[in-house]
Amino acid sequence: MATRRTPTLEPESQEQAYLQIGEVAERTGVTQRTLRFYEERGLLKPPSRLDGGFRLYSEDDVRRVEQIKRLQSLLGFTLAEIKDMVEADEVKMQIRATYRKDAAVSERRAKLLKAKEVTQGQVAVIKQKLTALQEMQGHLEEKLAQYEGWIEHLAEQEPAPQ
Amino acid sequence: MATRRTPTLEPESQEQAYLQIGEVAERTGVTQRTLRFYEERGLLKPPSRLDGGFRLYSEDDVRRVEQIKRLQSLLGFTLAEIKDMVEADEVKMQIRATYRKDAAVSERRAKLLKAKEVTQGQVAVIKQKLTALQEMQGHLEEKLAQYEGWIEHLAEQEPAPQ
DNA sequence: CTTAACCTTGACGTACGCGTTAACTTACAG
DNA sequence: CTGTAAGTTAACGCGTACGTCAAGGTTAAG
Repeated sequence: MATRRTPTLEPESQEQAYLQIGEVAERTGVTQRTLRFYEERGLLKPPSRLDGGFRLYSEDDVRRVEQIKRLQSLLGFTLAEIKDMVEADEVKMQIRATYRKDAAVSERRAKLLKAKEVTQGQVAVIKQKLTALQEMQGHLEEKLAQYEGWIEHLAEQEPAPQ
Repeated sequence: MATRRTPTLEPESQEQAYLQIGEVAERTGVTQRTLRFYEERGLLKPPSRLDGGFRLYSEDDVRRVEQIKRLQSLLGFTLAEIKDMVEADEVKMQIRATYRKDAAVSERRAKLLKAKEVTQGQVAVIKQKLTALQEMQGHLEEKLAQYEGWIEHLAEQEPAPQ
């Protein structure tokens, strides 16, 4: 028997805990196919590879997958929309990385402004959904109160239903 | 020229303002194909028809279409999920209609309890999405604050960016 | 009765988001 | 070195949510 489940490249010194695609799939609840598909569509950056070609994902990648799932299932965004959002996140990471470097001030400023703009757009979208959801919640809870009233009313009319 | 745009069966006494499919499509922003498709899938009850076979929609139907659109675009529900929700609404309507009738008390009670249950389920789903959205909003606004801080910092460092 | 606008039911096409083989390679325990 | 679990690419398939003709019937105005 040849059981292998340890994440290959298991360093004694904890440089980075790299995960193969199966582990990532298990932890995130998506299939391997989905992970490769997201990579195809540009939602996940091409991960590093083992010499043989096996994909090696970082913890950041895992977090991104979870973020994608949230955006998709909870908020109903399409993969195209999600791609825009994660690309915005990429820009942010780049800004953080190059912030102290010798880039022109105007360039850094422009990037920051763009990141801010993108984020504001995201916030706007979310706020729209929030208000719509709250409105719906209000309506539903009104109805719930009605039902409860009616049920009580029935209970009074006929106290012993069987 | 034969221009027709008035909703056929235009009664002087306002019994009901029935609309043909084109009007409904225009008012709701969905296509006629979509309306027929929703009917196929059970999201819209088969509307009444003109003698020639033309569909005649009520204002209630229009409201339902708008509800469907909200559930779909804002909350990302699938048509199957939406069907469950509108079926729950149907149950509610039926309850209202038969509430004063001579149905057995236990039956009415059961229907009310079911309606309450369904509605509670809907509220639960919405609450989940609400909290997820609020969390995301929090994260994004944190980031926004950071960006703004950085931008200010840049402005101080080099006051005249030209 | 003619005509234009509007409608009807198929039926096929399409974009998205993966699922599912198939055929093959790689990694590691024994 | 070998067997097996895990991974790889390529390609076709499928359900959802409609779009898009096609071919024809209906309505109302002139």
